Amino acid sequence: MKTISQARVQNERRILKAAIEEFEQYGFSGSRMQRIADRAKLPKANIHYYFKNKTELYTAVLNNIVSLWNKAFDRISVEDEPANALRGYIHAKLEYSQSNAAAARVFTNEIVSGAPHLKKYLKTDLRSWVTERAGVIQQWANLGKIDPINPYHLIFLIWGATQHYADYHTQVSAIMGKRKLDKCDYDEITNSLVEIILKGCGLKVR
Amino acid sequence: MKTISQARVQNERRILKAAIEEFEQYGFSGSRMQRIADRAKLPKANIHYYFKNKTELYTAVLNNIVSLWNKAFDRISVEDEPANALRGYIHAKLEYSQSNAAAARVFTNEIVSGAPHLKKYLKTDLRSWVTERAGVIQQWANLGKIDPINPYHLIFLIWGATQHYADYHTQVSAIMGKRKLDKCDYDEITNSLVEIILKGCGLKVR
DNA sequence: GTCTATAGTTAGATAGAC
DNA sequence: GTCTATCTAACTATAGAC
Repeated sequence: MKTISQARVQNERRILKAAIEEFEQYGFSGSRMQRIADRAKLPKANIHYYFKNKTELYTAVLNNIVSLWNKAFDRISVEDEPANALRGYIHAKLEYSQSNAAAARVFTNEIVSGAPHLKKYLKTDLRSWVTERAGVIQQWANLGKIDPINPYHLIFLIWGATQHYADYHTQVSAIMGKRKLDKCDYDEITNSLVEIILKGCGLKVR
Repeated sequence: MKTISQARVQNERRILKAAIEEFEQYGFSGSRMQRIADRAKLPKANIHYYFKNKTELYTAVLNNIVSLWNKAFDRISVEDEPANALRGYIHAKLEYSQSNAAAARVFTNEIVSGAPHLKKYLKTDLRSWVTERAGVIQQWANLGKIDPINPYHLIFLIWGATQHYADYHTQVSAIMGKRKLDKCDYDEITNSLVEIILKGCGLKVR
């Protein structure tokens, strides 16, 4: 027998999952509450029962994505050797792009649209996060452990390169002549990116 | 005195410019013909006079972007030295991301949404283009002119890294603490990317 | 908590005067 | 080629029975 709050948690989760798919495909303004309801196999009125309106549902989805992202990357250690740290980070980012591709695309959609719902997060939490990591890379450079590159653009390079496989998955698959990329492809991608980026920073690849 | 066809050309151009801004911000389904009309400072009915419906207008915008892209990158020479060719390509791509940022974001929006209007282009024209370039990079590797990296993922790395500055402009600016990136920033970005990627392929940076 | 019915609004598109 | 008025369809959101 299900308690009421179990039903609530379960339904909210189902709605969020359906909403991610809808927002991924159509963006915020293009998404339809009716289609979200259909995807979640619930009457439209129930969506409004759990989430007051479209904006609140979208905000919940974004918060979900951001907290997922934080959980995945806040543990990146700053005391590691540069080569290990960067290799681990590229690996984790690609893993994330693969297993959370839909969420990653919702995030991109929001940023491409000018980040109307995330401006504050970008300017506060995310900015501190990057500034901190950039400081560590700068210290590595000062100690001669890595070539003197601009730490911010190294981070953006890793983000751009890894996020590309989530955002541009359709294009990448079309070019590679596959329906979708498999485990094997992602291993090849990881190796390629790790090799070029580490070597590009003056680090030994292995 | 304006001839009829001058008015036609001029209005079509104004509508396309307005449409790019609208599609950039809201995606296809989220865009509103009324807002496009407002941006172009024309009555909504006129938009429908020049473009039969929303889909036709969107398709015109995408064709515009694709032909712009082809014009900018089809001249990339295959006989160049690897270092010169890659440097030139990274440079051109970043230049494009900077001066055609809105168009680049419309394209990304379309791909992120699953490329419903561009699947055919991706599987035919773009695929051939990439296959051809990948072949050249492979030949470079066979001749020992460049380290043996996967040519496809090198191309995707360059695309991802350069496109990031158009698509994620809002996020990059927020992190850098600026309202927008200037000429100086783009020079720094070009240098950073060229250095890491060339070195990463075993090439001399200069 | 669930769901049907519907209110209220706004969208894409067009008819027809100028 | 321009523009007002308007049609039909689709949307968000809610009221109220169960």
